[in-house]
Amino acid sequence: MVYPRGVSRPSSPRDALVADLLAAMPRFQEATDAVDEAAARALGINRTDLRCLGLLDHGPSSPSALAEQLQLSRGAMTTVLDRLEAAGWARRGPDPDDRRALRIELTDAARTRIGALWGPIAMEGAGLLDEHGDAELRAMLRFLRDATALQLRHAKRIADEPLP
Amino acid sequence: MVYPRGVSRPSSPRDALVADLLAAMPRFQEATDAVDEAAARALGINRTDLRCLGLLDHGPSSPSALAEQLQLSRGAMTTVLDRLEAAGWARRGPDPDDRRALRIELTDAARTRIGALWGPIAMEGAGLLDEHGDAELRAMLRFLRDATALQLRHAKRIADEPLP
DNA sequence: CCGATGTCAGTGAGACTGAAATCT
DNA sequence: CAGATTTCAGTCCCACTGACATCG
Repeated sequence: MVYPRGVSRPSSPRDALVADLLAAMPRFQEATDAVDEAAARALGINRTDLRCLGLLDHGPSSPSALAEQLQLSRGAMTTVLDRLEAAGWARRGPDPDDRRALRIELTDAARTRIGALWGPIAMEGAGLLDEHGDAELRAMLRFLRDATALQLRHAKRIADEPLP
Repeated sequence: MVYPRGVSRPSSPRDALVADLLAAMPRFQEATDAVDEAAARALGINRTDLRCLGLLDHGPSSPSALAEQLQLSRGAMTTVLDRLEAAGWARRGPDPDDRRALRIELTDAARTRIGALWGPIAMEGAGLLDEHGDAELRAMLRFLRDATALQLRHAKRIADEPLP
């Protein structure tokens, strides 16, 4: 992300607070990225494969559905699943309702490993939220949702822009 | 990122609020990612090159410094700069203090284009923050920083874990 | 001479496209 | 037979490694 400068110089305490917040957000994203990078290394897989595991952690799926969610072609999806299956993190099984399709699911080993990696983070993260009152959490939620909508709207604006 | 399920079922209103917040954070990250993806397409470059533009937007730099910040090899950095220079978004210039080194900077065209892409987002984003009081912003800042430290600590824990 | 900076050549991983096989 | 799902073969983009020239 490109962070425009000079939108508001921190001339007041309020502006300084806003500036700190704007600086803290990319740091947070980098920290999230660092966890993912470390986890991918620990599992011996690449980031795309890790994102696939993240989706499968919500429940079994099909190669087509996974490819769409990961923004991958079906050909690329096949190789992702080849790698995950060879490493023992995912399993291809028959779809009970459609004999053309497959049912992809995590192995027990993957579930155990994922729990060991992210479980402690989730536990401590819940502790951090406990330090805040309901009103503060609601404020965070409102801002997050508003900012999400804002960015999606502008992503569409940029995507619809004619290329120069 | 993999989001562990079942850490706490939303049995109370408080738990539901926490669950909403935990769900909103990855959505926000996806939205940020969508903006970056759209911007990269609009500029006709890849995501790595875009991150390089983001760094250069803070001011001129050198290939070595950029490579370190982007976690790239110097060889890869050369090709990134080749692409950005060919596209007219960045310029190689001599470093006035060191004749081995280069001074990389954005072109005026890049500055204009970046302003047109991110300027409106920054303006509206500032408006969103204006809707919140200082206490709320401080609460967000504290949570962001605590959560960042938490993730960096666990990233290190995972990285230091012996590989099975 | 040693260390640092940037570039070039060759290699490998990963994603894409398009054709083929299987099944509804 | 038309359409959907998955796989395979070939190609391309991008990052890495290692060697080299230049300079402090």
